[in-house]
Amino acid sequence: MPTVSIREVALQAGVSVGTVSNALNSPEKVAEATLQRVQQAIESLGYVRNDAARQLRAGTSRSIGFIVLDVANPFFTDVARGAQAASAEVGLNVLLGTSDHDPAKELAYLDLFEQQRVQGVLFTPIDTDAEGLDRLHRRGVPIVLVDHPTEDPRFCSVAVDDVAGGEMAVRHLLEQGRRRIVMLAGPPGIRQVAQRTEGARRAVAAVPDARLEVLPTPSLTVLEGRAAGAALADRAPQDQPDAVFAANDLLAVGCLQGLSLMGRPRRREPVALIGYDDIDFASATVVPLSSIRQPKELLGRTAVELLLAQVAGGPGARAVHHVFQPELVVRESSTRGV
Amino acid sequence: MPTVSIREVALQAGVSVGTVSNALNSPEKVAEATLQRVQQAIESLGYVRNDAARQLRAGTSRSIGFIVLDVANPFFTDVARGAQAASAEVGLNVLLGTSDHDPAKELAYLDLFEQQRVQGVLFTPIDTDAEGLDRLHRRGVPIVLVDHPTEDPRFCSVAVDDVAGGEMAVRHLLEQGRRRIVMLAGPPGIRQVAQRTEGARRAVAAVPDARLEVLPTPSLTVLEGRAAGAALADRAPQDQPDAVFAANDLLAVGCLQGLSLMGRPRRREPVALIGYDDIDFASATVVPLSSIRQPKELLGRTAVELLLAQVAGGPGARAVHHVFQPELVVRESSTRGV
DNA sequence: CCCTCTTGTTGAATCGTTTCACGGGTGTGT
DNA sequence: ACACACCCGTGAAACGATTCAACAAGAGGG
Repeated sequence: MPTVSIREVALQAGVSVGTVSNALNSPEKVAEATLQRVQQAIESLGYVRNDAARQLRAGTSRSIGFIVLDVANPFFTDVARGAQAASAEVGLNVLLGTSDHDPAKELAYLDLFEQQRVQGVLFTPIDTDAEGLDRLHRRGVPIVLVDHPTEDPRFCSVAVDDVAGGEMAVRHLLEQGRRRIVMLAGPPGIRQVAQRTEGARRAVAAVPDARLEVLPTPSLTVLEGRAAGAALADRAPQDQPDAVFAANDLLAVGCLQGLSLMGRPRRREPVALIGYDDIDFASATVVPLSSIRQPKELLGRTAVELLLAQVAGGPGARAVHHVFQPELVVRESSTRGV
Repeated sequence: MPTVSIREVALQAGVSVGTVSNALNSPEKVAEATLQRVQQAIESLGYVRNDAARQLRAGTSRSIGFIVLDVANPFFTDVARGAQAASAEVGLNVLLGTSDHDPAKELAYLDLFEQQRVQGVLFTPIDTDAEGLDRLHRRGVPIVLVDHPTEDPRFCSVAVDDVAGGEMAVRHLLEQGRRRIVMLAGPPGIRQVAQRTEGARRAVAAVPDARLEVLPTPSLTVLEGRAAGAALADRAPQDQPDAVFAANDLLAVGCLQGLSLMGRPRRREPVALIGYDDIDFASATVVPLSSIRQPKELLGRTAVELLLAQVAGGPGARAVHHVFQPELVVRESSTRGV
């Protein structure tokens, strides 16, 4: 209860405050005997460092901010986990905020982070031209854009090549001998979705007799996928696809359910199915789901590393843009079909 | 770049630092004209408050800490969301930490929170007798235990009645006419699981010809549930249960898959299935899953409210223990069966 | 004209830590 | 004995905001 500061510790140990501080921060500068007395005083008084005072003195905090689009999305949770692990290794901690696609919340978190004097900000922006981005940059706060490819020379960025991922997914379906492919594409406004679609188109263009039908859905949820799957299963036999590429795993899981629940009696052949993201649940579905894996934790790690490089390099450091390649994970849904 | 403090603002506006501070914190004490000059100076210099300095002066921060067992578990994510929302309403923000069932990480976060001088801590402890708990309490830090029922007069707590939930689930199965019930019980060491099992026993005891078989599983995951479901389906007909109560929804989802994937040919009647938690995914399975819903966000909200009451009431405040009642959610898995 | 009240503003003290220039010892080499 | 380097430890000056006693300037009442 009685607020115990470094001053009380010094008094108790019979040394000056400077020495206590040294004992804590550079023990090698303090004689062994003194060190022990200080340690003991700390123990007996139950002293706890005051972080606010350290920060005030240091001018900067020991944390970084991270704003994601949606904490409920397992993709972002995993990226955050990677960032958290990498930060912990160098003694930083991560303040996690979620914008929920709301520019106001995005700004509110940026404000908070500025007031906390974070070392830097990891940021999955809603729009590239967020006004908050400019502001932070003018103030010289290091920034790394996450899952947001850009050529902007002002910011570093880390992202995964979604065009390549889309192409990879559809090429795999084509290699299974499939030719009539449907893509469940989600909302066209989302950048990631648009790029995956573009990749799918490229893959199909390389095979003369292949056809791609792009089917937008209102959202990227299990329920939408299920409705879409049921609708596909309900089609006349000659209109049915022989393969489906879903823009993310939630859609794919739903589609799998829709196809097998309502469609079985009318279907003549199994449909090859592949999703995107390789969330944990993908391997646990009734028919294990093929998917495109993104290096989620690595993304978070790398983002932190780039941020630290910027902190170290000062404002003169060049922006680095890191694009990772996704990876095909083949399970039964695309080979045996569903 | 040039660090701009309240001092520069004062200079630019031609007033004293005290006045700038007043303009920010108690605008009503400052003349309109002065206010405007200060505002303008702030704008033109791009001044941002330094939170560390405020905290140092105030002696406490504007945040609370929250340690959960596992951020990857949707249950805790939802509780955290509720806490975050409630905190935001009173201008607090939540520092979220995850112990991952590791006492060392738990302690590390408690240390961090202490150094940050948080207003209080929401805490889902691994053990009740965590040493960190004692320490915090001795220092007078307000604490609310979350999802951890206790009679301990030192701490407030919020929880959901797991005995009632278990009883509710099994009573529902009995009301469907089922009599040979299996409980997939997860690891017996987990308190929540033990209490749900206890509830199940009570429900069965009330019906003379009903039988309960408790089947522990090594963990509460989809994969374990699947294995268990497959094993059940493989049993000889006379040994098969006519209903299954899974200790959480992940187990239930797996069990559903195990039963329908491998068991169909040998089974003579559908099995009624019910889970626990009512995670988002429950309504989206092939056969929609009946479950026991916990008021997750409300739990988080209430925890924050109790914490604030403690902060306001000082150390003399009495500990309050809040136990919520769970709610039965009936879907097809328990009526039509799987 | 004096006194009191109100309204705005000031300047200094304070929070707890880190840092750094300085100094008293002790030992070493010459 | 002298110079030199080390090793430990000291004490005061920041860091940036808040708070509070004190005060200046009018306004109004008597």
